Amino acid sequence: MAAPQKVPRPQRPKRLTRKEKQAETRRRLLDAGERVFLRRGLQGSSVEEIVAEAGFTRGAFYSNFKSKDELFVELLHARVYDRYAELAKETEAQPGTPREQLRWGAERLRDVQSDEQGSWLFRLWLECLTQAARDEEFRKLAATFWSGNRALVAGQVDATFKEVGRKPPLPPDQLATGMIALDVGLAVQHLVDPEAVSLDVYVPLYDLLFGEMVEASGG
Amino acid sequence: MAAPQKVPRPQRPKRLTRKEKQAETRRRLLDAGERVFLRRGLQGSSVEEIVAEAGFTRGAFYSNFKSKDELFVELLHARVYDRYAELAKETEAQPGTPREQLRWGAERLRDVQSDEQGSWLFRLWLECLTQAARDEEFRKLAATFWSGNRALVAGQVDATFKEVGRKPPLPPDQLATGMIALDVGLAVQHLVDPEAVSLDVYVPLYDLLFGEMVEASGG
DNA sequence: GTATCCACATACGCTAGTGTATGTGATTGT
DNA sequence: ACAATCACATACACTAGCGTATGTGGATAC
Repeated sequence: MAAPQKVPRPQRPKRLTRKEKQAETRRRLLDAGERVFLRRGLQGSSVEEIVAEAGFTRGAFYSNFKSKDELFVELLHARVYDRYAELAKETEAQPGTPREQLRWGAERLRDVQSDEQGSWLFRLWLECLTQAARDEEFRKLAATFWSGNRALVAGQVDATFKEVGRKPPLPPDQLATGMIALDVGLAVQHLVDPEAVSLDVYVPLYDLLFGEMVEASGG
Repeated sequence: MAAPQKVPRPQRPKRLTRKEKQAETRRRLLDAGERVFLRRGLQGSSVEEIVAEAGFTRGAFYSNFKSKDELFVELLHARVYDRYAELAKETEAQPGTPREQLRWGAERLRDVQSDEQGSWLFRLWLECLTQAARDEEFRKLAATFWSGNRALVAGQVDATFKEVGRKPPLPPDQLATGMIALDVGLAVQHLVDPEAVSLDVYVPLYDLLFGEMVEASGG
């Protein structure tokens, strides 16, 4: 008889190991949280409703998170924060003239808003922003996020103008602020009135407002 | 004896007439509502806290408003809605070249954000927008507000280009959408991180992005 | 195979808040 | 002066939700 070797990680765990199961629970809670937050808002959501949505009871929640806010913040990082950051870097790596890059970026910003059923991503972000108006913690969270993106975009702007051999008409970080502002402003207007503000305006507006200043050299 | 004339509105009411007193109560409730909404958010505020802040009990509230939302909506109309609309019209009436008008408007938009202690006006509006993401009623409210302003601005844009004798590079309502977007986007970035995004960016950004296209004719 | 562990469920005591029904005292009309 | 009125206060019955303390059954360790 071969000695039964101790297998610390059995190849076929009957079902799920303890850690796997808990990870799954976390995931289900986060998913449920997202759905509940979207329909009730951050403040309007109760731990009760989130766990019910996920098919658990309160015990499951409190052994995975300290508070509703903590779950929300984690959600924000996993689904919003990361995605925008990734997008900013992708745009940087995009080939083509500066104006083509810009156009590509504008298309991606537009696409993010049309995700599946009505831009859950931006709506979570909006929840965060509103909370930021009152809560230092959330304000820092949002500030950090935008600082990062602003610096990234400003860097690209700066590089672009150097490439084209021209001086930016405004400091790069101000231009970056403007570009972010346009994104947020269009997203929120579209959210409120999709008929009146189509997502199609993203590309022409970015191109007109920011594209011309890096064009060959005067039309 | 002269017949004592019925004086429906006595010149010296001892203190306050019934209606005046109730109007005063409404005002105090609205003021209190504003303060409470700003520190707790719309959903986070309770009728209880609002009436306490105003120095009443719940009876006063329910004999003046049907619900918390109703109070909020009235507040929004009185303090946000009206003010922005007024501002849009003022800008239209402003003398000077189109670019000067634009600059003047940008300065006003900037000033609104710096009101006294930290832009309570925009913060109320932000509350409304977040609610709009989930609530049809608020969505309509916000949509109506912006539709009005967009139409107004688009009208000005259209007139301006006719005046300058040039064709707008994009439909006027799209330009208007962009102008509104810039306002919202700057306001929210400033709210979240006043250090990184100064209100000073309003004027140069509006001027650069929207001013040049109506300038004399190419630099 | 038995003891341990721990992720989640259950039970508990508690608070804040709701909307309504009713009370009350000062204003009002006659 | 008297009765009616009504703006606001008070009292009530009720619910949702909180966080903790404790129970439990199926993994896990030895």
